[in-house]
Amino acid sequence: MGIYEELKARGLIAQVSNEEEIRELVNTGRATFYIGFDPTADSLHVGHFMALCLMKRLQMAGNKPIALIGGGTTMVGDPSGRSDMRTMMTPQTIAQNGEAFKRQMSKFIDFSEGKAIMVNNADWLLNLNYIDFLREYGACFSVNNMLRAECYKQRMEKGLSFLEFNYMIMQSYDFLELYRRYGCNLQFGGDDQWSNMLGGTELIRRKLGKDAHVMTITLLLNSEGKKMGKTQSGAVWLDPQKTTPYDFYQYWRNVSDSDVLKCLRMLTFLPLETIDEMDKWEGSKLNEAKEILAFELTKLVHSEEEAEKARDAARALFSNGGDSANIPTTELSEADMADGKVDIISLLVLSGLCPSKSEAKRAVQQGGVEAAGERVQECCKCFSCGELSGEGIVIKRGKKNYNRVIFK
RNA sequence: GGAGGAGUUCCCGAGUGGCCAAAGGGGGCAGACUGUAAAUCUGUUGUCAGUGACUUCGGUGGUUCGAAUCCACCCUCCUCCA
Repeated sequence: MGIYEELKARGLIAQVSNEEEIRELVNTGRATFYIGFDPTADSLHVGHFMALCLMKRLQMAGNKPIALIGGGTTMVGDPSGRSDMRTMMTPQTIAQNGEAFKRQMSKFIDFSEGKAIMVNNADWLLNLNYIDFLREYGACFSVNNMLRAECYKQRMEKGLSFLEFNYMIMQSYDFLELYRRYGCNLQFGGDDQWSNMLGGTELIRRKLGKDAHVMTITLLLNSEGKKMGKTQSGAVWLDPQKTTPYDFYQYWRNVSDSDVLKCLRMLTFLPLETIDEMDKWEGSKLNEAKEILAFELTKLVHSEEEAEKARDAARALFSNGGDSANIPTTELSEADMADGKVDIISLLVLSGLCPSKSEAKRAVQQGGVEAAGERVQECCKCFSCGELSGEGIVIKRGKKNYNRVIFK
């Protein structure tokens, strides 16, 4: 089985511009391909992770990846599939985010000895001359065609600014530039990028008379059709400062039954045969598959050590096994105490289990709080320094939010 | 440039001088049921020193005992005309 067939079997391929050509290119390791990442935040998230995995799989099959940081395109902002305009970001923020992206990517992809290239489109986009550019490339685009693009559908109702409308042209120009510089003949991206990517192949054909191809990655949707990797409080980040390895692990440990196998196929590097075997599991046995999914992903994104810690903590909390040493912990100091003690409401807020005192009170009143294994009945329940020293106590809010508080 | 319409809490959306921390729905949170799943039912859902106070209905000023609601100016968006 070639790499193309494997990608297909994993359900990663959404659309391709020319299946035969692409299969041939990637299976023989002759593709030089690029994926663009717009640094719109200070960390990569799960969606980026999928793209990086794809990059890695293709790299292992002998193809040459180019990771493109969108330092230039982010100045414009991609309107594809969005219902609102993005807030404009300052050049400084974009540059900082770009640096953060670079650091994170280097952990996944081997950029040594020319095995992969990292570039920033700010290098060629920021200094373009408006009139020159319009005459040279603007003439190649049909506004009529662009307006028909699926990705603008939502915006045709709510309004699309000229700034954003140019995004497709910027991305198309990127592809052309990479073709010229590195012979890049293939582009991958999220399925929402389809129109933007096709713009590039069209431009390359017009300017160079050459064929280039594009392939989109299936968006990771859950069984309800919502994008995965999002929580109430935002994205699931790859940066351990923004999403702790424990929380990251828990996110995947908690996916619904109907999504486990899909996630295993699309996100992990486990052999397909192993995954097919798990596909036969049913009922509570599926829980094991979820643990495997969570462990594998935490290992890939953070490290084997972090994955083990997260798994141990989860087992300790949920099934009375494992090592309780790695439970998320909050350390309290003298400043957090009043008269040598703290009340449960403050503890819930200090530990981050509740965002405000009001919510903490509500949680207690609704019977949703346990401390040291006992349900807390009173909002005024207090704990002394003595009780919180040493091992500390484990506080639980709701069914699965735990935090250990220790007085030091 | 002209004419009309809109901006409300996490989201959608009602409210057009006091009964408004603001209907209803979605989402979230908690409880029951479970497998750390889904579905279902119940409760809850601005903040804080909590029978009270404070902040919130695009922004800034004003009228009024009292403003999401009235007035002025400004900003943003939509529709039609040019």
